[in-house]
Amino acid sequence: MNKEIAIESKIESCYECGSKNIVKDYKNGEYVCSNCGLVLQKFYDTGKEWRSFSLEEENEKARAGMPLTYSIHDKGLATSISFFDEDIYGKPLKPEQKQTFHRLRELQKRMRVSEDERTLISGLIEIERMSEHLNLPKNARERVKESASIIFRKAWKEGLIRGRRGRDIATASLYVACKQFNIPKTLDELSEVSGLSKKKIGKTYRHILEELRYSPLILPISSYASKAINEFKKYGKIEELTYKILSAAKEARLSSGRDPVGLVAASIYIASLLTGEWISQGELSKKLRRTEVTIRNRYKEMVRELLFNIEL
DNA sequence: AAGACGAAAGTGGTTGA
DNA sequence: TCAACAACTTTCGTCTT
Repeated sequence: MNKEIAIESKIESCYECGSKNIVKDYKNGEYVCSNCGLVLQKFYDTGKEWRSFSLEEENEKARAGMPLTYSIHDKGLATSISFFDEDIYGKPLKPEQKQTFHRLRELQKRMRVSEDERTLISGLIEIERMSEHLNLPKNARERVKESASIIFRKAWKEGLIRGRRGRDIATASLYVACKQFNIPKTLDELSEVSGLSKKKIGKTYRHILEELRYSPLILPISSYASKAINEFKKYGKIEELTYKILSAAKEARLSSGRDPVGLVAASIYIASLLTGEWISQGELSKKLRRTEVTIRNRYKEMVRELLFNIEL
């Protein structure tokens, strides 16, 4: 599975800016300049299964020394002054705070940093802020953040931000990064931490995928399932059954084109009926943010098509 | 009263002429 | 660019426990 190999040759410094800080971006199989974000070389082909790396594998690689410096734009010189009038929770600042921040920002502007670089800096700061409030699993948070930062740098490098707000790109970068690590964050959740509409994030996300030539990022349905099961804190038999039902549904081709969360909700519902640890449609609907109607539709399909194939 | 059911109308995204 | 379409949502009346 580890396709890192062969074509590697030594790259001493970035062709563009001369920086010697060349790092491996494992998610995309590229050597990237950590200073300017230029992609220098691929080290394995990006086709097919690269996305299916498990979290465990990622852990292995991380321990092998993935640098943790992407999110700092320039050796820690960046001040943490957001370019938006908000506090770390994305709430608007009070007027007097606004003034203070305005003064600080003026100071920051006077440092010899180009307009372009400021966009980069504020984007990275935004990513930092948002990742802290996204409730990412502890063991993956840093790496998601790094990954998002890399994506943002690339987008910045390729001029994707022109004509767009930096924050749109920053948020979408985070979204991509979550998917790369198989962490099923919804547009709703991204919307909450960024204050942007789901529509905007989704659009920018698609734009990034296209422009940066990422393969479509489809998470395994089990990621959604484990997230949902955690919400209900129901483990053991019901959990096991849920997975069985889901894989049977997939087998029976009941899942294509369907919202994965709806499928998961229906599976949990059936599992809850079968195990006696009953969960109501209403509760599922509320916690998983799908309507009861959708849950019912999925559940009826499943009962009709495949329930009898599931061993209990 | 709470949960489940399903019809009907509405929404936002995709596809294909 | 527009119409048809699939998936999903909202709303609401009805039935069951």
